[in-house]
Amino acid sequence: MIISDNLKMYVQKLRSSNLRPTKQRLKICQFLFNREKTFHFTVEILNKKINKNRGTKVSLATIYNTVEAFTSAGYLKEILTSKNKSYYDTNTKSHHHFYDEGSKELTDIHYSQIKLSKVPIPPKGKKIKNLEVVIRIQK
Amino acid sequence: MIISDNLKMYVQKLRSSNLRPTKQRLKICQFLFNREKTFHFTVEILNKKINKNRGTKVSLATIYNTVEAFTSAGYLKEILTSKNKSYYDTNTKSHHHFYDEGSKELTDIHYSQIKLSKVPIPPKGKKIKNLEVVIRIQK
DNA sequence: TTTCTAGTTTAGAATTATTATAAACTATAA
DNA sequence: TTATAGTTTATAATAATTCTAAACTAGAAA
Repeated sequence: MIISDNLKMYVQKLRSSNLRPTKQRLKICQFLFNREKTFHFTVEILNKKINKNRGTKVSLATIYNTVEAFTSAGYLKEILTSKNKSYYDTNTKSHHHFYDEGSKELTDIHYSQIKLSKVPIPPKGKKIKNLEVVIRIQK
Repeated sequence: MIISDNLKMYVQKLRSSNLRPTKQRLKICQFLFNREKTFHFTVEILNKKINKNRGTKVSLATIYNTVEAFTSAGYLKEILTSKNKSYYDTNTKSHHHFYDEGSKELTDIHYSQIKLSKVPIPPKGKKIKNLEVVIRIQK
């Protein structure tokens, strides 16, 4: 069940992403944003989890569209990887990742855990939008 | 024409990647390593450039296999992106990138241009293999 | 409330990148 | 020179994503 306060929040997120609140999109919101902690996911995972149990079914196309809209609205962040699959993060704050080459898992690194003492000047006419560090780890 | 000194270097790279030197692989080497400057590429680009003009034709499968072997041997580096396509770099030294969100182009940042004053401790039992910074830029 | 329309959902087709397959070919050691 | 393990290739298979167009619906206007 969607509790009323969250519903408002979901509708606000959808509207500001230029999406009408529909039951499919609200179900996606519920799965993505009704949480204590942020998490990482792929569209494949989202599709499985959302359509696993009874209730509104949501098509793959709708999941792709909604995730894409949330990403460009800034409610989701795409994660940089070397895999041919898109990874997303519900943590949109500036932060970094460990990437385990063995298990292929991503773990968050809090922003404060990394400090840069020197950053290059961007090319002329360009501004820095964001800076991400990926630390590849292995056994 | 492959000049003799480079040929030796290519054969060495191939052998140490567990690949026999064949004319197809040598043609790939020539394109990748017969250069002043390092560069970024995708398999698609490699395929086009290599098969554009006369001479030995190389199949897509061979290109994929060779690039994969060079990558695990450490002669090429896979680049982290948010695209569903693999990007490679002939610069295998530790370095960083600007990623232009407009033009979707990658530019190298020399290692010395970024300095970290604080780096997190990796999870237990894991070692840091490498650390990459991607700076997203826009107009 | 009803109606209208622009926006939405969906199944399935199309596209794109990559990996697998298996038959014909070749480097190279003996 | 020959045998064979490795290689190449066209093509098929797979996987992720995007496209399409017909059926459906939110919500503004009457």
